[in-house]
Amino acid sequence: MVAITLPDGSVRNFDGPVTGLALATAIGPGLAKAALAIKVDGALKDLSAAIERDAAVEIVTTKHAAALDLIRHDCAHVLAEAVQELYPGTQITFGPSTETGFYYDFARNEPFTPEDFARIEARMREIVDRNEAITREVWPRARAIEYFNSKGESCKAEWVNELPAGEELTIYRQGEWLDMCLGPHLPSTGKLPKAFKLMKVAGAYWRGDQTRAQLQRIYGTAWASEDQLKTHLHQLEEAEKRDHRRIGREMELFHQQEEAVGSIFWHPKGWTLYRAVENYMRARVQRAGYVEIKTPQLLDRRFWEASGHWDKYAEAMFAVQPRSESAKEHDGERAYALKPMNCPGHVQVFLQGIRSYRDLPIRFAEFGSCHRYEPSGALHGIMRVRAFTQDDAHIFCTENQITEECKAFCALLMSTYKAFGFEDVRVGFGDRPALRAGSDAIWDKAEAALRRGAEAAGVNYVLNPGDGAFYGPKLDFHLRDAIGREWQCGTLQCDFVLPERFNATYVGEDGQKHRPVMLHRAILGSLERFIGILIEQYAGKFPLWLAPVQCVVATITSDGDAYAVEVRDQLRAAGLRAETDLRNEKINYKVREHSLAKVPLMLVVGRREAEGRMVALRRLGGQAQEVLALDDAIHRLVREAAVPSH
RNA sequence: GCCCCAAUAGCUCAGCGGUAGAGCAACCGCUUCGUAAGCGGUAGGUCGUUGGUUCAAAUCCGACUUGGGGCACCA
Repeated sequence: MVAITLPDGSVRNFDGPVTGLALATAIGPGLAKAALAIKVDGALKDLSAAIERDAAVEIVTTKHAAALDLIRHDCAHVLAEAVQELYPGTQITFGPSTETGFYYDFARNEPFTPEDFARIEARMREIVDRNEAITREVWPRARAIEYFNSKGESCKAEWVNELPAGEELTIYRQGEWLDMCLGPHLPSTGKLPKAFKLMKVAGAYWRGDQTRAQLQRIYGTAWASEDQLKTHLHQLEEAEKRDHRRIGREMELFHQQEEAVGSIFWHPKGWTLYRAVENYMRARVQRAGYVEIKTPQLLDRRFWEASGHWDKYAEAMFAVQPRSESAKEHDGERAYALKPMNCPGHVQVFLQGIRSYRDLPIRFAEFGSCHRYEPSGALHGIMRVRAFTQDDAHIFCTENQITEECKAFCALLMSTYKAFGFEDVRVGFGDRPALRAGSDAIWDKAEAALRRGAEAAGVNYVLNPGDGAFYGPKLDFHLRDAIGREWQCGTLQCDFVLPERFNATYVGEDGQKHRPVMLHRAILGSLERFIGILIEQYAGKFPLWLAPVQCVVATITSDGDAYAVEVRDQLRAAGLRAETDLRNEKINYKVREHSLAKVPLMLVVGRREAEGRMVALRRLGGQAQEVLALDDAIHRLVREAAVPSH
């Protein structure tokens, strides 16, 4: 007897093992037709899988949460079958589902181009129409290797060879075609909704390893229905509209050009935004007991040799030499490097004079401008650049102070993110990696202290085993933005290697020299990148305190010019960023233009307002206008534009 | 760095072997107008750079540069 509990709580009894399909058929023919797979005690299985014991079973249809993943994985297989039919000699390798679709990596000498997509998609639809049965087989390893080798599928054969011994090797066959795969899959290709679309082709390394062959990856998106597909494509268009590069240009925030690859030309409005962010961080950090410093941009190469960066990050460092002949005579072959990070500089400041335990913790903050030669393929708008500024700080403290410092930092970070409109923060805890510096005793202490700090600050984290830096454990902070994307920004790292390397010490209560611990921490990460994230988060519609132009005073006719200028000047005197629009244009035109420019507030002044010393206030995105006295308006706007108080 | 794609007016794009085009923006007039585009006119380009093919190249081919999408990288 096998008793099967269905999601509604009802129980069905069978005389012996029963397949998913038989179960669905027993419940109803409609369900049997719609069934794609089953979930047995939470584990997804083929519809043909036999349920041998009492279990809780769900029938997965396109409505089920697990359906999309199945559909996408099947889509990858159908893509691979179509490609191998159309392009003989192409090797299959690996093709999983992704968050919005699937991809499949192929090995083939000739490139695939987007022009091939229509042809491949058409063949995929044909395969769906063929309604090929998808069946699962268990093969002995030798047979699989022989089979794949005979087909010229060397990647697959290599993979089979490396499967852990004892692991079952399953083959999924659909029609003439087959692939080694863990499954599960739909019962036949005909069950696959035709709501898929090939999106792009890209290079990808075999096994994700740069030193191995480069494969061609074809990406697609797949959904349970045409409507869902359409919605997804629409969302992609919407995401494109908030692209920081596009908004940066439209709002005249910044530009980039060929002669300064990886750097940013900040325009007046963009720099206003930048300073609003920087000044906010400056105030927060000051209030949290940090002292701000500034360390050199250019340091002797020997300094970086001593710190270990010269060797470890050789490819990523900019080396600089003076051009003048006399300098060469004087300095010889002396070379300098632009700093790629701030920590070694901060240690130098710590090293000046004798530090007492009474001085600790010392918190050095710096808006540190760093240069790194990022690989060309990594550059991306202002998100990934070669010249950037970190909201960096290093806390020198005793081991006993780690917990308290971690706690204070986490609290500072969380409240800062909140001020910028990010409520959803994911935290990762990276503990000791296999290759590491420092004794196990110190790691025990550092990990425990960091954990206690995070917990005391009320931070929930997921453990990423072995993900810590070689010099200490770390916390990573990921923000989720308005359209659900994640950005890693903040970090907190415990370091007991650098103080050692630079021989940093403090005098303890006992009169002896002790080694301080160094906490590396950043909240925004890179200012440039964070501003890019802010632009995309708000789609350019910044909260008032960040908006580059907060208000525009617009006239109805030129009679209002003098009053408009006065209003603007009063707004400015009250600390608001205000402009006038006195152009000979209709108010409709002005409203439209400043709305598109995402100015949060418009103060319209006509004859009536001028006479009564009033303004008509209109908010971005709103229809209503509010007419109020100028003084009242200024008071209110000043209050609204205040930077977040914590 | 690697693979694919792209580069035409300030922006968005058309033109795809035979004399460089549109809309918006800009500039100049007219219009003084009450909450998302008034009207008319003018100007604007070494078609990313550089080689080649051709009687003829924005258009076809190669190289380079930059950008985009991925992969790899991200102290």
